[in-house]
Amino acid sequence: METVERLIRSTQELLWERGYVGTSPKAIQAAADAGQGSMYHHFSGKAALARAAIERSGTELRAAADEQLNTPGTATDRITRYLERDRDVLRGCQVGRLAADPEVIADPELRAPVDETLAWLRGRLAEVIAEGKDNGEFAATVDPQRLAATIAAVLQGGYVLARAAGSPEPFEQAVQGLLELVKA
Amino acid sequence: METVERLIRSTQELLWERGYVGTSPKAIQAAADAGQGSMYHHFSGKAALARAAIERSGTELRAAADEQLNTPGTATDRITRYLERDRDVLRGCQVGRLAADPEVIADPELRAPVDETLAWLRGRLAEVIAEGKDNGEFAATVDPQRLAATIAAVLQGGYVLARAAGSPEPFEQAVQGLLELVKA
DNA sequence: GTCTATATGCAGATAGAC
DNA sequence: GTCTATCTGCATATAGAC
Repeated sequence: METVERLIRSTQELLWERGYVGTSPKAIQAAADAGQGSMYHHFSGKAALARAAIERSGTELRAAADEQLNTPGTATDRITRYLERDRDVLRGCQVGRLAADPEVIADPELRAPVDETLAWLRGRLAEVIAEGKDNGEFAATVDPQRLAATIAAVLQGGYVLARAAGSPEPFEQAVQGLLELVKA
Repeated sequence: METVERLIRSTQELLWERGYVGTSPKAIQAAADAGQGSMYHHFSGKAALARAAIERSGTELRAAADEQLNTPGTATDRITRYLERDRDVLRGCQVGRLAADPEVIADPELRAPVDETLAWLRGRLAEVIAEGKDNGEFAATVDPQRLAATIAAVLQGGYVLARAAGSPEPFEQAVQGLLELVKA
């Protein structure tokens, strides 16, 4: 694999695990098996490399969500598939995780790809919900935007509860609790 | 205020904003207006001080939740009051925030108070939901543990979405979306 | 493109004086 | 209890050789 690619992927991994504040250029270089000079040749610094890595993670998140949301079946089926898909729960969400990082939130260049990715997710879920409403799956009173935010929040919050507990169980409970409400 | 107290409160603030990885002893000392020697006289190091600060934050979270959950009214009323209470949404949850920190999660001494606090919250919500079931407010099929996890996840995830968006709006949408489901 | 040298300051303490 | 001195190593680069 090429150096730039190794740098981006290593940065993605480190940001996922340790956040921006907890990730050093030195750690990135070691993980990517790249020298100091090499890293600074390809990127102006830690922030520029992080930006590239976060954008990549956003692209990956969208593709992964579409894998379940763009399937045949009712809206409820597709949302259920999305919620119940295999996840490494204790790792959390590689994009949502960055919302906890003060330097990501403070830097518009770093926050933008996080914002855009999660906004896209809510929008995509809202589209699926709206389709379900059109088919009479959901009550006419259901607000797609709100329900989409609730679904995305259950996932992001489920990760928080699971990591705190050291077990995927609270994540799974939260998802099943949501599905019981949605299907009731 | 006494030195120990200032150290604990300053550490709470810094952990809330920057996490454990992003908080240095030096920053704590500056915020607490305490010297190096003073801090190391009262605490064996950063981890011990963080432990005390996280326990304090856990106590505060419980008290704040009970303020709404231990009120008169139906279970739904009390949960609604809890969900809708005034929050500094963009700051997030001082306890849940730590679930993102790799060193908190890796150290049993630091993870324990985070785990216990969020487990307590889920348990307390489950009690309220069980009371609501007994009064016929919720369907007999509702599982209190699961619904409690869903509610806690919506809050924690709502913070994530709001911080990413730079606006409280997704948090509020997620909460209202949940309440619409619960009250339907 | 990649490497090594160099630089300032912070991280996270320990030691001993006052 | 608090202060200052001291220590090792990392953070985050920049400069210039190869």
